[in-house]
Amino acid sequence: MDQKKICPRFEKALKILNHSWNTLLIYQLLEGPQRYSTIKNQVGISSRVLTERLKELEIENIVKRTVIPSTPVVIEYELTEKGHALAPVLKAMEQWSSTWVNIEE
Amino acid sequence: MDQKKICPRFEKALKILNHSWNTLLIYQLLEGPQRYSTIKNQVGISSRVLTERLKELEIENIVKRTVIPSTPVVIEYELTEKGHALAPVLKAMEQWSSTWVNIEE
DNA sequence: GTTTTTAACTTACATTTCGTAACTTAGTTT
DNA sequence: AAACTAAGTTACGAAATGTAAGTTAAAAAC
Repeated sequence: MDQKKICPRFEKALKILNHSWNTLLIYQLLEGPQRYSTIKNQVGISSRVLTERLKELEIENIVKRTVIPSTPVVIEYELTEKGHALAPVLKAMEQWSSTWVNIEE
Repeated sequence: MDQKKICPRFEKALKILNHSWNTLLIYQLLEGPQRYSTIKNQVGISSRVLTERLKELEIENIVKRTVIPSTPVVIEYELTEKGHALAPVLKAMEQWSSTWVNIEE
């Protein structure tokens, strides 16, 4: 009577993509490799949550973290191939929003 | 120095689509019009949150709510044109998940 | 050689959101 | 009158989130 016939891969994808901030972070990283502080300022996320999400996206192999041993140390984040493969999803969202979303009331 | 140059329409779209459950609910409703209890059982969401999200999606004109005056009363939910227009987004996610997401570890 | 500066985090804590389970409502059937 | 049903609603504890201050390490400034 009650079935979840939804594909487990798709469910997992939704879990990652719908976790708050993740889609916006990926969108931001589509611009190219960026440092922690840049992402933070551009996206307007708190450092507590940013660190958490970047770690999650790294574990999911969507984002790659690189340490640049300057002083002070700088960390660069960039999309992996798996991450770049999300571009069509973001493009579809952009397309939808430009056609259907309006901000006025 | 710190700019949010992200398009407000796109930001709003993300806000709606990334709100937990919403994408899954829209995915479920792509199957066709459905009653409250069907959605609840298929998706595995609590009634408290389901009611909240359906109300949100109705306000955003993504979902339409119809009262069927049977006994007991039945409510049918279906996607609007704006809601159906999200199909490409969901398809892109499905495509990505089938290529890149694996469940094993 | 002590203080300051900087990037990338951590931590503590208050606020908000979420999940669970029980309850409500209003028209039937029993 | 009591029971049943669909679609919610309510109360409340648990989990996630935002805010702001603190930490670390090395090197540049004083």
